[in-house]
Amino acid sequence: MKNRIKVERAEKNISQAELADQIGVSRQTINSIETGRYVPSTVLALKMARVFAKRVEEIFQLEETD
Amino acid sequence: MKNRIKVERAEKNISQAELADQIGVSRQTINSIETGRYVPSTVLALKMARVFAKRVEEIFQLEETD
DNA sequence: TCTTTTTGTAAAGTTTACTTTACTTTTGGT
DNA sequence: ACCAAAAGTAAAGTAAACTTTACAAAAAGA
Repeated sequence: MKNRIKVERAEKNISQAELADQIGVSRQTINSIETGRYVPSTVLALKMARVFAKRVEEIFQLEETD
Repeated sequence: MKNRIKVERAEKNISQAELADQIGVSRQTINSIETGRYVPSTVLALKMARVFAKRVEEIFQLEETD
């Protein structure tokens, strides 16, 4: 699964730590998701979408391998 | 987190087993998600959205407690 | 009513998400 | 060049997702 978290953060100009804070997870969790080290739960995906005011599908996209 | 999987299945007239098959998980996984026993991964949420041709947010909704 | 399909659950096991702590590297500002 | 903030990553532990097997209850169809 691909994600556009880095881009969305850049547009909003917030750090991984700030995003983590707004969503209620650790900074490492954000980093790990952003760098594709693991797949977040749907609750996290919905919270991110809410923070960025975008649809989940705009932030996370399936790949062939999924 | 709430979900409308049961309703979407009803509209498409497919069983839990058929949905599980289309998404590539076990029937118990679908049942457990549908009955709120656990939160699916974002990959699963995206696949369900694809099967139902709806947005993730139309199928899964955050609650206060999330 | 009888039979089949569907749904609900449970237990045990494996994998993966997520946490905390901690350290290194990179980036940006002055 | 120096300093501070941000990002990357790793290790160890806990929690939760997901699997398989299995069985019971409910719903649906004949």
